[in-house]
Amino acid sequence: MLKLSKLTDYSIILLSVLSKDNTRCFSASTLSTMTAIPEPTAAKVMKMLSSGGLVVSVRGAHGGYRSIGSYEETALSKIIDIMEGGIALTDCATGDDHHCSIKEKCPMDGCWNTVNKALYETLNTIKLSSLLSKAELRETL
Amino acid sequence: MLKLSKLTDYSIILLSVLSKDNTRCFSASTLSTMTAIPEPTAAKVMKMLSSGGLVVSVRGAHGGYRSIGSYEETALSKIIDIMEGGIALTDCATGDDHHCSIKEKCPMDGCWNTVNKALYETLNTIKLSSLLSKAELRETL
DNA sequence: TGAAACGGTACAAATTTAGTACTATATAGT
DNA sequence: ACTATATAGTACTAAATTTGTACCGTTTCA
Repeated sequence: MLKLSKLTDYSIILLSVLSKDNTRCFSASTLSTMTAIPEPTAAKVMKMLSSGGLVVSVRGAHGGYRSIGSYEETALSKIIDIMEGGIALTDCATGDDHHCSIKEKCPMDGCWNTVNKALYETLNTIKLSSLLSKAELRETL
Repeated sequence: MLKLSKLTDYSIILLSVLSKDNTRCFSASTLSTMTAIPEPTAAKVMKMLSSGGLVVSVRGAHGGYRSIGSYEETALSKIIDIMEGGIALTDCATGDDHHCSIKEKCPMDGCWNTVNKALYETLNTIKLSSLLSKAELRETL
């Protein structure tokens, strides 16, 4: 179906919450309550976003996650990288196709990379901020 | 990982075989031998391509599958449609999100459609023939 | 020092995808 | 007409992936 994982979807929702107040620290459980995403799952997503550098984490009591500020420069491809480990339309495109059963006869060897690149560039032109702003718009309806 | 299903990958490989001789009819078992794709799977893929109109099927003895001719006008998005049922980055984007657990609070409602469209358009600009020609190039190496 | 909160890892459940099997129907050639 | 070949359709099984959960360790504030 060429779709994103749910976790990626969640990540955008969670980021949109953080974006409402760039200075505030939201704990995982708070975020869970606000978004209706189950707590352990929300925590998992935030961990990933944190290690990807899209949010700041604050440990200890009164800690949580904070927006890094603006997402004007953050492309959608960045999120795909963090949450899904990048784009690779076919297994071969990842480079670790050593176990591909039809490797010897496969006529496609490497051809998908062009497509990969094209999709990547498309996702590069879309900034996270534009998705988030739409999200906020909706909420005021 | 934002990747295609293997069946989609196979479909391109199989089409590249058909493209070598537009007039010849290839049976599923022949295609299986030529590509090293297991026969039942190859048959499945060809059925899908056939019902999608990307190949002509000939039933009965000496039957098989034949290329429809040129794929200059066939966009990659067409194959995605046939093999994966389209692009829908999130469940919500499909329209059948009636069972989405966080529907009430989801701030994203519909926002992914923009991204869907952008990716679709990218895939529209890439023609199947360009992938196939690269495939043939490889084989002569 | 204790409660709150993140970090990492590992595990269990659910879903999706891939692969197979079987029956029915159609066609070519004898 | 009969038989062999080959697709069409459907249903089912198995494998892989994704989701969701749990646990333990570390950090920090009060």
